[in-house]
Amino acid sequence: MTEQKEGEPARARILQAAADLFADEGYKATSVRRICEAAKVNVAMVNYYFHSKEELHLAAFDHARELARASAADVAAASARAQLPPVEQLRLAIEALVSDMLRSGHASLFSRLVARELIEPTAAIHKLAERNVRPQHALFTGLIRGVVGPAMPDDVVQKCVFSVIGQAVFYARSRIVHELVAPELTYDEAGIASIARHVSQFSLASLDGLRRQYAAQAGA
Amino acid sequence: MTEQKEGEPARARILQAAADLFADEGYKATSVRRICEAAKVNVAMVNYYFHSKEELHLAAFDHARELARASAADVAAASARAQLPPVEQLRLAIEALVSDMLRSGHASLFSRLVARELIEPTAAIHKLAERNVRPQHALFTGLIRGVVGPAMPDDVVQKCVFSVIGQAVFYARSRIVHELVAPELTYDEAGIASIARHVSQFSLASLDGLRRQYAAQAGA
DNA sequence: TTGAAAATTAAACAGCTGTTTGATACAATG
DNA sequence: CATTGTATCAAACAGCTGTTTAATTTTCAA
Repeated sequence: MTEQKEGEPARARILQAAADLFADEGYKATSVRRICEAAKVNVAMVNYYFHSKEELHLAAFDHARELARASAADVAAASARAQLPPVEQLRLAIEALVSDMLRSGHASLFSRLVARELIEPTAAIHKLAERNVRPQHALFTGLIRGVVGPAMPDDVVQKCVFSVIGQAVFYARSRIVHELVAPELTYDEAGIASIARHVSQFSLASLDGLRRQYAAQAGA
Repeated sequence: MTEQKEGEPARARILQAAADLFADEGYKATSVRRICEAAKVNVAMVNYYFHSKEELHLAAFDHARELARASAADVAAASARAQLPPVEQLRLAIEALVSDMLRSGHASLFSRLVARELIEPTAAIHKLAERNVRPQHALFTGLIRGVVGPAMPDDVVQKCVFSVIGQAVFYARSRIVHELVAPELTYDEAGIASIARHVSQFSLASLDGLRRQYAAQAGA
């Protein structure tokens, strides 16, 4: 679990170890010494390269974001998505969100850091909110509006966005409890796909029903 | 925010301050000294009465559970519920769950402690899982099964339970983010009621749609 | 090869953590 | 009154926290 490399330069190893540990254990629970141990580096190096633990935290977000961008089939996928009907666009977006948050590779490090920050916010949340959470939120707001039609009030759409993201974050952050209460839920690649499919089906079924309710209500 | 009383005996003040702080800040982030400061008590008293911080944590759960039980219209409400159709029973259960987790009084202290523990588990999770989470989970499993009918497989019902609880926990634990991204969401009594109603509507709309899907699928 | 800059180190800093100690005050019981 | 057990206290414990210092090694261009 604890990373340890030698080939990369020290700064990069610190960044990687920090991002991994922040995602797995949280910001406060991860000590600078623990990070340096994993990165095989002296304790003073964190402050030498990053001035403080807090700035390292911010840098770890940037690092993880870069890892995600590097492994992204985003551009191609996004343009292909634009051709699909709204429901399918939303389905893909939800399944991507959920499986990204539940996966464990480096490509999804950023999603896991964000999931943690949403629930256990640190000083980093403000930069993160502007730069990532708000755009992500806007994306889902648009997609959901496209599915439910014009009759649903804006504040209800807002709450639906949180209902979708809330499921994703909860599944991402409550594994231990799931394993205690429902051990049949696995978190291997197949289990993750199954959960992602469920969240999209659950959410789309809801939005379809709500669309009908508001349309009927508007027609009356 | 920080509690301070003089009338009650020391042990009770510690218990109350600890439960409040654990719910608001988390177990690890709350220091014994901070608790004693709030309870107006010497630092040594925690170990005198509770042997360790960890045992105080467990005792705080029991204390909060007792507070919840004390202010419960449960018995009367539960027997009244049994007469209602399954959908209405579930709606009431969801709205009770959500508004309890979002409220801030002492009666809902236990719900807030549980919400935190679900996402940021400590050593207390194991006792809590057996004693509270599992029964709560079983309750919702039964209610949801009653709404979706017999055609939906058990593992899907399980996931629906988590989808409902996940929304509640997310709304309870991500206020800060909501305020940054959607400031129009308030957390006063009216706002809480509005969120609770939304979660129940969103979930019931979904379950109704899924029930239809699985029924049609079984009939084919 | 020399010299200046960058990288890395062991050691220590002050401050916080949970916990323990030993002394002191208090209550009630014999 | 004396005594016994409980309650409270200030003080200190060892261990961890993020951070800094000052000395050392490494790197690399002049």
